[in-house]
Amino acid sequence: MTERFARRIPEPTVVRLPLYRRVLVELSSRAVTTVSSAELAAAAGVNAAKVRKDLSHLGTYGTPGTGYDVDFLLGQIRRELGLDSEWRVAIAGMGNLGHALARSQGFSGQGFSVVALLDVDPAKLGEVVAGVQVRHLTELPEVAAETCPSIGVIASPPGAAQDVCDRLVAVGIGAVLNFAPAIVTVPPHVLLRQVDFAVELQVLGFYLAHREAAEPRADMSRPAL
Amino acid sequence: MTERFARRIPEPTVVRLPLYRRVLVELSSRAVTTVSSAELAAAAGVNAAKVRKDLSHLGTYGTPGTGYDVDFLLGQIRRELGLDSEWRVAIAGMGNLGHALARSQGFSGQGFSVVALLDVDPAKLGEVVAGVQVRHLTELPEVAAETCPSIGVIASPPGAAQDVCDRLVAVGIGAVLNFAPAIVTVPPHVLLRQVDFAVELQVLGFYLAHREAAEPRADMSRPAL
DNA sequence: CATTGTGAACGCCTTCACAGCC
DNA sequence: GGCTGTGAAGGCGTTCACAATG
Repeated sequence: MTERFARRIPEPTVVRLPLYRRVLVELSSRAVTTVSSAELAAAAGVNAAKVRKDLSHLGTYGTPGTGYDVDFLLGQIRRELGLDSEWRVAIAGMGNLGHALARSQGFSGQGFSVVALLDVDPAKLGEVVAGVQVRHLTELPEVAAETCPSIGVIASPPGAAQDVCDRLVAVGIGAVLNFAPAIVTVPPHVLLRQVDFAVELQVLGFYLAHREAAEPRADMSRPAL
Repeated sequence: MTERFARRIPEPTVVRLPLYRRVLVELSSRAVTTVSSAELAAAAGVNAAKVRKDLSHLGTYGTPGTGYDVDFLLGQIRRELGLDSEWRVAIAGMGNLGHALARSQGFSGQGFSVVALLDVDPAKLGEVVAGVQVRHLTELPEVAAETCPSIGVIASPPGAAQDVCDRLVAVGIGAVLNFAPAIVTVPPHVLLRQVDFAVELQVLGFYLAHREAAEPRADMSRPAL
């Protein structure tokens, strides 16, 4: 029980915390005060043992015989996820995906705020989306100096992804979320996460093609979610 | 070596196959005829041992001392992913995200084709995106009868996600890809995969908040991708 | 008495390391 | 000599099952 070092939380657990958080927000809004691991598990689509083990990584917040206090647990998860501070997000690439992300409620509020939008298409420059004006990608140094984003989102065409990524890294971004169907690389100190629609579709294609051969479990959500 | 039963391929391997495929397509277009596991690994952002183990699940396709034949391997992966047949995709929800998906090259060609677009907004009905007309969600039974989609994509607001999902399942869809930030459930015989932007962002927030405490590896791509 | 927290068992993927082959 | 394929070892998350607890 050496708690001297910050307890490491397994990545699969980290990925499930936002799910629990969403369920708890919903419960809280319905004025539910208590949840058991079984209820939380059902709502989040996982099993109860996993919920308990996951939450035990955060601390001892449950009450035997009763369950977890919804609001208290919500606060702990929010704190653990670093959602007390507001992370500033810059989105590069304002095609349909960029627009969708900029307007997504997950990107504004809830601990995140979109502070910069970039593109290279003259037709899009100046447009205001979600209260933020689209600026030219080459102006990124100035835009970054003004808005200090800590997370950069790549929503550009695949061919431009690495260039966009390099520019984001150059202005000191700490984390990159890449939606372009291309593998981008970052220096070791920069966090990177990739989301690839085409991959998801191909994974479904694989299991569809093989489904009668050897029935996989129906729910194979989140290899990374 | 009982090969009587279709060799099961681990899900993490299935998720990486589309990555290898993308690299091979690129190599093939540059007329490269051979790759070693080390080269493929570098381009896909994984390590060489993993590449070899992954590919060994498909068969014995490499040549010691030389590597893998690019075009042959590409064909094998394509076949394994079920991309010989064209999977028909229906997209429900034609907001910015739906548009982005409909136009995405990953959703047209490459073994997939968008055959149906659904929405409930009168302003969007009739619009043609990527050569397909947007129809009302309530017409799904007729649309499905005409186009026989086997994959349904949910790009609707979260509140409508389960209803949309139920409608897709009701018309016999075999797999669902959910982009709405909501947990949807499907019958056991239907495949389900979830992609959640908000979760990805929150995971980055977690590691940003903890990064100096206990440096995680920089590349934490694809928990589920 | 319902429910948590957690050691222990389990299963599975990853990584290693090297024999075998071109 | 270079590189693949793969048993074996290792690491890690999941699941089990139950003692502890309000």
